[in-house]
Amino acid sequence: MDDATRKHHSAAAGGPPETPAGRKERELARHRREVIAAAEKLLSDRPYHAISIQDIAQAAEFSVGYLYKLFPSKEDIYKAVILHGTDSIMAVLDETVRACEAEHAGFETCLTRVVHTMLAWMMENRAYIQGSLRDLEALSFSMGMHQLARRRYGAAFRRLDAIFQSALREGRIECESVEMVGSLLGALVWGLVRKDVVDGETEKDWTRYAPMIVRLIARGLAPEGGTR
Amino acid sequence: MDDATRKHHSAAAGGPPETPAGRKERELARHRREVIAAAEKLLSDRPYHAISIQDIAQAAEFSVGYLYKLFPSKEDIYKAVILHGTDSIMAVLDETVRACEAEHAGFETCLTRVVHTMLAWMMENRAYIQGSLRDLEALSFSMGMHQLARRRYGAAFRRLDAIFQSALREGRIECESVEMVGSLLGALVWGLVRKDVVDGETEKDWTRYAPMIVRLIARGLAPEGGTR
Amino acid sequence: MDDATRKHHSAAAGGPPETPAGRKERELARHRREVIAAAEKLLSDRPYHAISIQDIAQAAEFSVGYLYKLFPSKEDIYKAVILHGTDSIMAVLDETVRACEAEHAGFETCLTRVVHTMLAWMMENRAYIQGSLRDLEALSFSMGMHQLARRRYGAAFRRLDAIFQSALREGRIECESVEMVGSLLGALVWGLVRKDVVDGETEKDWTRYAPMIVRLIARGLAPEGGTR
Amino acid sequence: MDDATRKHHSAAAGGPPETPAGRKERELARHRREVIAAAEKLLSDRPYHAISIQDIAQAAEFSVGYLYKLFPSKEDIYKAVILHGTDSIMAVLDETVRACEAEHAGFETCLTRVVHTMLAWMMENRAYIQGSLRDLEALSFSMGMHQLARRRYGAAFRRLDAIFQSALREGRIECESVEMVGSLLGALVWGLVRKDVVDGETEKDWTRYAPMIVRLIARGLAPEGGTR
DNA sequence: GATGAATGAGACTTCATTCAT
DNA sequence: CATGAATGAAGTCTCATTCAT
Repeated sequence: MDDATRKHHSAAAGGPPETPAGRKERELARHRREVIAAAEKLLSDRPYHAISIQDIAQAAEFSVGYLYKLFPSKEDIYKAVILHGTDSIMAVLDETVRACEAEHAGFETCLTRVVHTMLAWMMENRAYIQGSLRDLEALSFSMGMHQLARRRYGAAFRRLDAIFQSALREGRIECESVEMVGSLLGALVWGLVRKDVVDGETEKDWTRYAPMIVRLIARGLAPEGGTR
Repeated sequence: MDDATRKHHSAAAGGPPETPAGRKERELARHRREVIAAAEKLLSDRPYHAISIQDIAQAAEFSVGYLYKLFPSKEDIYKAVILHGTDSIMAVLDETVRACEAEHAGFETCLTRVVHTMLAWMMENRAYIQGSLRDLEALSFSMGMHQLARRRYGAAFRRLDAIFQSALREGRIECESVEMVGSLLGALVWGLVRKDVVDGETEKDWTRYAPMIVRLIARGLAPEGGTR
Repeated sequence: MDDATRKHHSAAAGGPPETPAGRKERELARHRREVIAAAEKLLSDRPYHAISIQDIAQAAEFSVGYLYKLFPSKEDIYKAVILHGTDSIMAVLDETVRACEAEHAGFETCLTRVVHTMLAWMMENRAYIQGSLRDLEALSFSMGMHQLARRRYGAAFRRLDAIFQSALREGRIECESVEMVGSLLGALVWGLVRKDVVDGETEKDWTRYAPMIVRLIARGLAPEGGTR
Repeated sequence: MDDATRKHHSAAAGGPPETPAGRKERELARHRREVIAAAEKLLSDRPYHAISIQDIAQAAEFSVGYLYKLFPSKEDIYKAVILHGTDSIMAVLDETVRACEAEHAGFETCLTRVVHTMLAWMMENRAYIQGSLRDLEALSFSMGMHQLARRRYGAAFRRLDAIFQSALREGRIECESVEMVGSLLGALVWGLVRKDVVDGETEKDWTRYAPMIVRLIARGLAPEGGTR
């Protein structure tokens, strides 16, 4: 297990509260994580349908049969890959938001830190991002995971929205809805990263996009008469 | 084989859309369009790999064998779906840009019209957009169509960039590169539409997003001290 | 038996070649010959199952539909190819045998001329021979054409056997049966040619094998104490 | 893929037959042999292209999928059938030749034993012979197996040729080349058997042909003035 | 008459899944 | 507990054959 993967894992540990009780359960959970890591890695090389259960088994160094003890189906393995990824990013995002809240940081500071956190996570998880562009997004859609995500990360999203809400209340920005601010943020972050991946620019430092994104949101949504 | 390949070429991987001369060729082209329409429609219902050639044949009301006279492979059918979509949006987009050029319209006017055109096209092609979200994007990636797109629409993109270029020169906006302006525009348009599709909001009037997108670009990229 | 079948019958499975009466019939017969020639040629390049009706149609410069007016099926085309080949060799063979008979030529002379005739024909019909090695033999077997051949060429074979018969009667050779002499002859001719084709030696002068073949038969079958 | 290819290699296109070490490997090898036997049997009933993978699977009492674990393709199954047959006959032939060498047997004795061995093997492998006549020969040709055969059995052929060579040196026979003696032998053996199979005479004792074949070679190639 | 667009049965092959060991 | 041999449904693609023009 390489460095990046381990980081990835520790990040995911802060997700939804599943603390496996027994020894067996812990073992199973560890094996599941290994399978997920292998499956994710394979996905950055070739599309979902070119990856067979046999491939995943081989990459994870388990037998095919055991994979079916760990997951009910191939689809579920990739559901788990997706959840692993989204859990991970939501965890770091939520951590950042909580820190901002605790420090009573100003709107632009919060925004900057949030955007920076997202971009940094994406850089550390290029395999996931690449796979995401290739397939995970579509799979996510097919598997109805967006609904699941809303339930699963509702609290985190609400905390993020609270930041936007107070910026709206303070008249720093104006926008038809809080959700829209989040959407714009997501659109910009994902859109810029997406372009680089599509262009094969895999070495760029995506965090450099943070100031521009913040500027677009902060000044683009600033009320007509200026912030002052 | 050579012959077959040549025939397919124009439809599947071809250059700018040609107007076929002969009667036969026109029939063939019409049938290809029918298949493309059927395939696109199916894709808004279920993912690429859940759609079989039989399904497409049935939907298009042709036999399986004939589909293979129209297209060399299943992959090529979806390549054609993608090209049909991108050709279509690029055509209307280019038309808008040319009109703006001809009228020497100002930067914000251009921007507004461009964004509006894109959103309007997306509304009129919801099936395509839905399929795109589901799979076309990933397919596009897998099939290496982004490179093709750059060649195919290079001229149109350059014309669009020229608008941003002159805005940069006039000091109305500042940005590290012209391409970045285009990327931001694309990210915002696509990101907002994407959210609605994911949320199942298929009835919304997406053109209502135009002013906000324009504002984000125009004011978000406006030079520090204002335009004056 | 419907009309179409009757028409085909004479060409595909028929008895001795008839001289078609009407203009139409003559035209059809000519077209059939053209198709046969094209099909035979294709067979020297690739195996039967890699040759499609479309290929034959293109090579013969007819439409697919018309091929089905000339022959009831693909199989029948190749039946006709086989019969064309066997008719041709049997014709020259029979001519040689008749000439020998007429001239009251001696056994070895007859043998030499017969063997020479066969080898010469094979050289002139290398495409057929190559196709034969590749597929025609197997097709012939599958289509039960050996029985047909026996009926079709019975008379010619009997004339050839008469030569061997008289050699047996004269005590020049001894053999359990006349047919065996023919079989040995066929085995040697076909076996030597076959080896060269398999070895890719397509330029050799096969008629050079004639003396050796004759010697094997004449001396190999000569009675123990010599002919005297 | 690499792994699968390697596994298949030994069975389908491999060098001299190996004795697999592990239990698994032995099982696999046994299953391959069963498939080969089933495929060979089917081929004596109907031609190659009328035999589907499903048919072979059913006859061998395996699933279709498992056949593809045993062999990479249908073609490879029949390559294996051919190699199985040729390996088998070459093995008994080589054994006979070695015995003759060891005993310093005379030319005619050697010849007789070699011919007898070939004919006896053919009687014991009628299904193979029938299939061979029907298709294997043509397949062999299409698959370029004659080249392979030359490499694979080169040593055995050289040992056989050595017998002919010494007969030539001793002046017992004269012939333009050693290979030609082998070709004549092959032509006679194969030609006579072929005739019986074509005629449907499947019950005949082919070994009865041995003396005649030997006589044709020995006396037909004997030098002009006699051996003394 | 002659064409070739259109058909659809069937071939080969893959791979998610199961279950005896 | 863990394995991987074995399964067979389903996918893509081909091509002999037909029939409206």
